Amino acid sequence: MDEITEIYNKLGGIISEDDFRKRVDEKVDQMSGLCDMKTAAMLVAHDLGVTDTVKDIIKIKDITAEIGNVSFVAKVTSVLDVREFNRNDGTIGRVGTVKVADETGSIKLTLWDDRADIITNGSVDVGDCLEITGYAKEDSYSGGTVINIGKYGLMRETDQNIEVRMQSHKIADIKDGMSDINISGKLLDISDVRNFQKKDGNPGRVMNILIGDETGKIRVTLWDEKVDSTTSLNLDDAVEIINGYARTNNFSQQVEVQIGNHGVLRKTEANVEYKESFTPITDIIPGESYSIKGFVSGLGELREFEKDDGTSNMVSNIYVSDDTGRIRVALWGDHALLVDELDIETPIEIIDAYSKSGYEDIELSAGNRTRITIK
DNA sequence: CCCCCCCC
Repeated sequence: MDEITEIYNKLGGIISEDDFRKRVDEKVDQMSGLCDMKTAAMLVAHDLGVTDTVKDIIKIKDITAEIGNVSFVAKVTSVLDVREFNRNDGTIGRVGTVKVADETGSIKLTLWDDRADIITNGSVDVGDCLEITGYAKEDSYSGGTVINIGKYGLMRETDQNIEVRMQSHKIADIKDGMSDINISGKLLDISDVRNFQKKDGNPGRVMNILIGDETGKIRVTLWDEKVDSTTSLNLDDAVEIINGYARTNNFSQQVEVQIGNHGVLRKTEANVEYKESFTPITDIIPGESYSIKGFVSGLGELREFEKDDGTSNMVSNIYVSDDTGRIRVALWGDHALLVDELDIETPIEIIDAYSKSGYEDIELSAGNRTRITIK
C-alpha cells in the first residue's frame, strides 16, 4: 500500500479515494512543487478536518536537516519573542521561535512573517500540544536542526497529550543567563506583591517566592499576571517552574529565576526534598545570608524610628546563642514585635538573615526575607 | 522591568 492510500485510509471514507488523490494533486500544484505528495496528502486530510494522519509520523529524535518536509506532534516547551529584520528587498520580515518536544527530544521551530502572529497574539502557550508540518533544515546558528514554518507550514492544536522528556534542573546548577529552566522545589517563602511603574509608564506587579531542593534554594521573581499563580499555593507545597530564565540580581549579586510571560509556576506531585542547613554562629562572616538555630540569650527593647524616606518602622534586638557562639540579631518591621513573645532560653530558628559588621560586632539583620520560628 | 539589608 502506498503512502497516499495509507493516509486516505485514515479518512474513514468521507470522500472517495479518487477525489482524495485529485485534491492531493491540486495541492501539489498550489504549492508550486514546494511540498511532496505525502505532505500534500496530509494537508488535504487536514483540510477535511482529519488531523491525526500526522500522528507518529516522525519522532523528534529522527528529524534531520536532510529530511525536508516533516509532520509530527509535539508539545510547546517555550515561546520566544518575535524579532523584526530588514530583507534585502527593503521589506520588513518577522521571525519568531517556539521550542517543542516529544518523548524523544526537543526541536526549535522558526516561524516566519504571518506565522509568527501566534506568538504576538498569545495564541500559543507553553504546554500546548500541536500537530506541526514544516521544513527541516540545518540551523546555521547552532548547527542543529530547525523546523521552518513558513507559508505552507502548519501548526494546529491537537487533543492528544504528548509526554515530554524535559530537562529538569537542580537549583545548584542554575547560572546567570540560562533560559528554559525547569525546576521542582519546595515553596519556602512568599513575599508581598509590589506595584511599580514600568519604564514605558504602564503599571507593573512583581513578587518573589523562595524555593528549595536538595541542592540549595533560590529566589524566584514573578512578573505581572504571573503573580496570580501564587494565590492557590501554600508554604511547603511542592511546586514546579517551567520555562524560567536566570539573571543575577544587581543588588544581591545572587542568581535568581525569573518567571515572565512564558513561564509557569504551579503545584506538582513531584517528590521534593529540602532541608535547611544551619551555620554555627561562630562561622558567620559579614555580607552573607545565613540560617541559625539556637536559643534566645538576650532581649532588648522594641523601638520605633523614622526611616530616611520619612516612613516609620520598628526594630528590636535579641541575642541568640548556639554551641559555638552568641550573636546579636536585629529584628526589623513585624519581626520586631516577637521580642515580647520571647524569653531567655526560648529555642529559635532564624532562616535567611543577613550578616553585617554592626554596632559592636558581626550582627544579623532579620528583615522581610527572613523567617523566624520559635519552638 | 521591581524591591531590599534600615535603629542605638
